[in-house]
Parts: sequence; C-alpha cells; structure tokens
Amino acid sequence: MKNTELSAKYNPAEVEDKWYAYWLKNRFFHSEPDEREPYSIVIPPPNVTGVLHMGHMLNNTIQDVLVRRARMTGKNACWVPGTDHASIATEAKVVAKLKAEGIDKTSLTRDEFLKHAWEWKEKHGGIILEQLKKLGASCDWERTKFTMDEPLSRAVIRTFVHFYKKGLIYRGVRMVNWDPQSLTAVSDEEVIRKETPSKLYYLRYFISENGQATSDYIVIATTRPETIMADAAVCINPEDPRYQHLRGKKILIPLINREIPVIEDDYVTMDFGTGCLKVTPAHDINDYEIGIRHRLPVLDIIDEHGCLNDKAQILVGEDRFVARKKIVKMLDEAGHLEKEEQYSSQVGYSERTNAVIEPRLSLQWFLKMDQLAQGALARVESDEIRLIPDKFKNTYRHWMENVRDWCISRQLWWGQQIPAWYLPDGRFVVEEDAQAALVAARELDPAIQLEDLRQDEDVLDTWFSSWLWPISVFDAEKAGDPNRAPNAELAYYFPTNDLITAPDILFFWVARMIMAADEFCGEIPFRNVYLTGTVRDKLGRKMSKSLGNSPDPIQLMEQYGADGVRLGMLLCSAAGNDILFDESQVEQGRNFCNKIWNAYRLVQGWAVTEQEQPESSRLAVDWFRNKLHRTIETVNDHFDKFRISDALMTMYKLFWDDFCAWYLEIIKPEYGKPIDQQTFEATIGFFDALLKLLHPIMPFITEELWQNLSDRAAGETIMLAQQPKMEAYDAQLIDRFDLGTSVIAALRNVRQSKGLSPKEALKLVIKGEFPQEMIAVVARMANLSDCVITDEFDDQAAAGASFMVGTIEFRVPLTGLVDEAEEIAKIEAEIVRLEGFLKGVRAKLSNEKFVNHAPEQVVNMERKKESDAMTKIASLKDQLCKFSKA
RNA sequence: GGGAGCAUAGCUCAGUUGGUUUAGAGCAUCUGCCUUACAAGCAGAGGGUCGGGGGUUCGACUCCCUCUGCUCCCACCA
Repeated sequence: MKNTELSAKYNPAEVEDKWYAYWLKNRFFHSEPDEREPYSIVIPPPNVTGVLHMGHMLNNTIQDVLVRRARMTGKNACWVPGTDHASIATEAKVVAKLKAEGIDKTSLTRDEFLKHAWEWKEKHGGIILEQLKKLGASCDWERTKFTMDEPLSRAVIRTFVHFYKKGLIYRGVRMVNWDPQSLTAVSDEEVIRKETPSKLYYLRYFISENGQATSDYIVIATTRPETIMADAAVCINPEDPRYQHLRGKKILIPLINREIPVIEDDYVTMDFGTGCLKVTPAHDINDYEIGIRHRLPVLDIIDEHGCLNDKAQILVGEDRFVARKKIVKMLDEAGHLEKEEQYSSQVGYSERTNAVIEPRLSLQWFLKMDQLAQGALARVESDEIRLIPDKFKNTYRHWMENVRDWCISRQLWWGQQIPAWYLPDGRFVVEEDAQAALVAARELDPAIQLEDLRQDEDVLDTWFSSWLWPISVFDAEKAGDPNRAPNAELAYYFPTNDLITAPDILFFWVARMIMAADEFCGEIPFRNVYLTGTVRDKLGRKMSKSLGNSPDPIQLMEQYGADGVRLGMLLCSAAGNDILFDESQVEQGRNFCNKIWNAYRLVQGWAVTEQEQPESSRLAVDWFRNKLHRTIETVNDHFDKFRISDALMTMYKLFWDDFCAWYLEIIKPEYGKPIDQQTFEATIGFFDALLKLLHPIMPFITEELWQNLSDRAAGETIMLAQQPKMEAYDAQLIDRFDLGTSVIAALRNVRQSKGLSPKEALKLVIKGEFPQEMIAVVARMANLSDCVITDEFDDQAAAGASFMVGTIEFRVPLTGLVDEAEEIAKIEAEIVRLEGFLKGVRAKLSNEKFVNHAPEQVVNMERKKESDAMTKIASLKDQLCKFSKA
C-alpha cells in the first residue's frame, strides 16, 4: 500500500481519464474468441449524429455493469459498439445544415448530396461514442461498426434480394403515411398520434337532377373540407331510414359542382355526424378501402408538399391548412356551410419532423410480415427469449398478432438504395448489383444494355438495416444468406446474451431482430431483453430539449464523477420502471464514492505491528467474513434476476453500514496507534473483495483504490480480477452479532436521552441468555467500564435505565439520572402495547379453526410469540413493582 | 374504442408462490455532535394500516369483484 497524502475528498477528475486510458492501452476491453464461455452484448446503436442524453446514460450504464460483471466471472465478455445511420433523422439534419448555408437539397444530385452527408457523418459521427468513454463504457472499440459500413450495407441489400426472391417483398400502390416535410413515406410505427383540437364542418351538398342542383340537400360532416374536390361519392348506411330517398341519386360537390353518386356501405356509422360520409379515396385510408369496394375513381388533389394541385381546380398551390381556412370561408359565402363544431381527434404526426402526416397513395415496397411475426412470437412465447420485466410479453404478443406489412421504402437518399433496376418498359429486376441486374434483365429482353437500366431511387427504412445488427456486427456475410455457414466470430458470440433497450423500440427493433435471426441463423439473437424505463425529471415529465429539463450528462459527470452518476442512475431503476431522475441521487452517488475513498484513507494510514489481536477485532473479522459471504449470495441472486438496483443497494449497505459503521469502528486502533498484523491483513482482504464487488457499478474509483491497496504489477487491473466467490457462512454467528449491535444501539439511545457523553464509561447489567463473546464488542463500542451477566438485578441495577432486546433484559445503573416517573410511563406504555399484541395472538390461538387449519410451524410461531410477550410483560411488571417499592 | 400496468411512510421503491413478534429500505425530516477516515460525515429519533368499498380464507399488502385516480401501448369513426 502506498502511503501517500490523500485529500479528504475523492476527486474523480484526477483518476477517470487516467484509468480509462490505461484500460484502452492494455486492450482490456478487447475480446477474441477462445475456449472460455462467451458473454456478448451488442449496443443499441445510437444515431450517428446524436449526442448523449440521459436515456443513453441509463442504458449504457446497465450494459457496462453486466459486461464488467461477466468479465469478472470468468466469461469472455464482448460488448460491440457502433452507430446507426438513422436515415430520416440524419438526412433531415443534413438538409437543414445545407439550407442554413443557402443550399437547397433539390439543387444537388444524389451523389453531391451524399458527399455532404458523409462529411457530416465524419465530423459528428464519433461524438456520442467519445461521450460513452467518459461514462466508463467498456466497449470493444476495435469492433466499432456503423450500419452503413460497406459489408453491413451489402448485407442489407442481400437481405432485400433474399426476401424478394422468397416472395415476401412486393411493390404496390398503397395508402402510406406521407411526411410532407421530409417528403417520404414513413412506417405506421413512425407515426405518433396526438389528440388534436379541430373542427367538424357540416356542409350542404345539393342533390342533382340531370346535372342541375335542386333545392334539396344533404348535410355531411367533415374535418377536412379542403378535400371535397377529391370526393368520389357520398356514402350512407343502407340501413339508415333517413336517407332511403337518396338511393341511386347524384349529388353535386359544392363550389366545383362535379356530380358524384350516392353509394351505400355499412362502414358508415349512422349516429356519427349526420350519417352521411363524403368518400375521398385519395386522401383517407378508410375512404380508399370503400373506394376499392365500390370501384370509385381516385382523384389525388394534394401534392407531395401537402399543397393542392391543379386537379383541385380551386385554391391550387395552397397549403392544405391554408386551403382549409379559405375554403370554409368560400363555402360559407356560397351558402354551403350549415354549422361548425369544436371537435377533437387523433391526428398522426411524423415522429421525426412532427409534420402532420398526410395519407397518400404511392408506389412503395413492402415486406410481408405475418409469417415472420409468427416465428418471432413463438420465440418469446416459449421463453427462449425472456423479456424483463415479463409484463412486456403481453404488449409484444398483441403487436405480433396484429402486425401489418412493413413499408420498407423511403423517399430519401441517405441509406441503402433499393436494389431494383427498371427496364425502359417498366418491368424490373431485383439483384445485388447492377451487373447481376443486367444479366437478369437480359433474360427479359436480350437487347438491354447497362445504361438502359435505372435503379430505384428510394432507400430502405433504417430498421431494415438495424434488424441485422446482432448478426452483421460479427459476420456481415451471413446476414441475408441463410445457407452460408457462420464465421468463427458469429459461431462463438451468437446468440448474444442480453439486449438492453427501451420499450418504445420493442417492435421497431427487438421484434424484427428476432425475425431476422430466425430467418438467417435459425436462432434467437439474444436470450434476455432488459427493457429500461424512460428517464423523466422528478415531476415525471419526459426529458426533452424543449422543456430544458434534461441535464447535460457530460457536465453532470464533470460535477459528480462518472461513478457517482452511474450510481445515481442505477439507484432507482428497476427494469421497466420509468426513472424519475433527480440530481440528489447523483449526489448520493458522489457521497458514496467519498465514503469509499475515506474508508481507504483510514486503512492506508495504519502502521502494522506484531501484537496480540484484540478479542473484539477477532470477533469482528469473524463476523464480517460471514456477513460478506451472505451478502455475496444475495447480490448474485439479484444479478441473476436482473435486479440491478437491489444488488446495488445491498452492496451499498454492506460497505457503508457493515464495513464502515461496524467493522472499521470496532477494529480501528486508537489515534496514532498501530494495528495488529492479523486484523490488518483480514481488513485488506475485505477491502479487496468489496472493491471487486463494486467494480462493475463504479469502475473508476475501484480501480484507483485497488491499484493502491497493494503492490500491483504493470498491466494488472481489477477489471479482470475475479469476483469474490460465495463461501459457506454461519448464519447464527451473524445473528449473535446482530444481537450485540442492537445492544450497542440501545446503549447509545440511553446516552442520548440522558445527555451522557460518549466519553463517560457506563456499567451494563444483563439478565438472560446473552452471547458471552459479544461482550468484548459491546464494551468497546459502547464504552463500558463493566459488564456483568446476572440472574437477578440488585437494587442499584433495578433502578437504572432499562431496555430489552428480544427477551433479554438490560440495566444501566445511573445514580440520580433516571427520572422515575418518566421511566414508569415508558414501561406502562410498553405493557399496553404488548398486551394489545398478546390479545391478538391469543385470539388466533383460541380459534380452533386456526389451530386446525394452519400449518404446525405457523401455530408454533404464534405460541412462541405468546410466550415471549408474556415473558416481557412479566419482567416489565416486575420492574414496575421495584419502582413502586423504591 | 380496445388492451396492459400501477396505486405501500414527505419522495423513490422492496415486499419472491397468503402465515417468522402486530409492514421494510434508501433519500428527505427532526434532535445531539466540527469525536484527528469521512459535516459529501457521526450518533439517535419520529413517520405508513398498505387508494376507497365488498368478498374468499382460520389468516390478505399479498387472491377475487367493484369504484376512483394515474401511466403506457394499440386503434381507420368521417
């Protein structure tokens, strides 16, 4: 141990970077397949242009804890880091950045734009990973991957071709969720529905006769008056008695006077609105389906930007929301507006741009999901893959049973371009590259040249690459090719062990990884999925930039130290529970670091001599060894069940309460005095074990102290030391010790209430079966001058301060300091309490049904309660008599 | 509209198949202490009858029903 002057406070800044650099230099995070059992985690790849937020902090802290623990339990642990190209999010950022520079995306070619995007990626791509290093993340950085790395991108293309040739990918015109801001389709999962106030407009549509308006009209309620020009029909419920006269009639669209038929469909709800529905197949998913049933024409009047096009005839070029306001005015002036009502409905918004989603017909690529979903559901239903907490199984099942085909094309440039090549006549071929496409195309038309082929402009949904992640980070060639043998890496690390992620991407990502792994490896991709909660502020609000309630993680780590922040995150984070983050938790983490630091300062300052070990120290060492092993058992159990905050709290209390407050206080020599060899060595051994136990949670401070605890060779690290193994322990010894600490606490209480200084030695008289060996400890910790065990209290003892621990009675003779009236009141109150308790116990025991039905053990327990209570009451009454005599 | 979950000390949470002295922890609070490891600390103390109601049981925080409140997920009522 190095005897250096240590500051009274732990200073994380001095140790964190130093040890992280040391770990990197020695490649301790790096893993290669070997004969050991593997433990692998793939990081949920953060957006390549993202910056670290509190959610990442929680998520990655948990991953690091699990990986570090695995490494310290003999496993070959590998945590693969990387980033996701996040096509929409990144493209949106690049577009915005170019715009700020006065460059419009539309003025660039695809290649020019991609060049800008890659530049942006190179510039910002590594930031978040660098930030993770501050947290202490022990990722195998040599394995860092990016979802658009060449081999990973090729895997995505291969996957597309695979599913296309298998018949699961098709191209079709469908109503998709169109984001008019980023000009792309988005998947159903990327649409956030929000309750939005709007209005329900009641419009008069006049009935037509030979193309001329009659004076008869019907009233139709709509929230989207700007789409009336695209109406293809008016629909009524065939059962609706109010509208029987409309059958076969024609109706005129207001303002443009186009004639449309009245149709009947039981989709229409009679008691909503007026029971009349305008059918606009191009701009509403339901209307589109009605349109198909009734073979209605589709008239698309809204362009990709969300503006009316010339087919609308009026308000051409106006934005849909502007058009809405204007057309209401026009309708009103023309006498078509009957009334308007306040109305609130669920409107879809783009997750990425927050633009209102426009249902839009377009030609997109889809992946059939039903078959894939069935397999993925089975893996979870059978518990091959465990969701933690398992309540998410229900949610998962519900989704997998109601899954719809996945729209995988995006009208973007940043991402993997769809490998479909079109012939001039519109036919297309799907192949991995242009050359293969040419070969395939020539089978359709032998005259085709390479330059005749035109590749599909769209890219694939980001999740279409992320779902390969756990496979492609190890073996990119295997992804997309079920028939290929896995390489050595994949064979060794796959399936991965645990996946730590947030529940909001359970379907986006987790479910799809299960599908992909099933398809290409015939395997599960991971065994356990630990779902973290959302990090919220202490008021329960989601952390968001706009609220400004999210602390900057880097600043937080600078202020409290990475270990402190890790502890703070973990303190209240049961799996699946949202965590209400409060800086006071991080403060608690920092304080704990300080506690550990100071415990070390105490121990490292001792001089060691050959001298006899005090009895109290011998006992303390014995006790702590047993306590340590019992705690290790508990901690292991918590970790096995992914109860990380429970494991943490167990260790926290072991260190703070058991080790510092009890053990060190008992063995601590007087100031300036040396300590005996035996106790010292035991203490160093305990400290070593405690540091190892804590290391996965608090890597930096534990490395710093462990390195100092004894002489270490170059290249040694606590990171690769093995966790202390659980050994057999003596539970009764621990119980006897606890009896002693209870007595000490009671004696401190007596001191406190009587205003006695700790320096004043006391006498203790004990009646009952108190473990003899504990006297040395009690005497030391409670400053006793004398301690006797007796059968009967003498008068002086009897008049002293009294307390009981279990059924053992204690007296502290205190001449003149005991207030008799107070003491009597205290005793009487206790008697009342005990008698109430006894009454309850006796009620049970006298209940025949209880005695007959309850297990013997339970009945015996009640008998014991009864007799103990009786003993206590008797001795308290006895004590009262003594007082009244005196 | 459908589904799931939650409601235990001021706060955040445990409570493992209903029964171990009349419910536990951490934080916060209160009272003493700057006692040479630590005031980012030490010692002591107070505080809940387990959301409301009903039921099952010898016995319920723990099971069932119902009400109330909150959260989340899913959903095409214009």
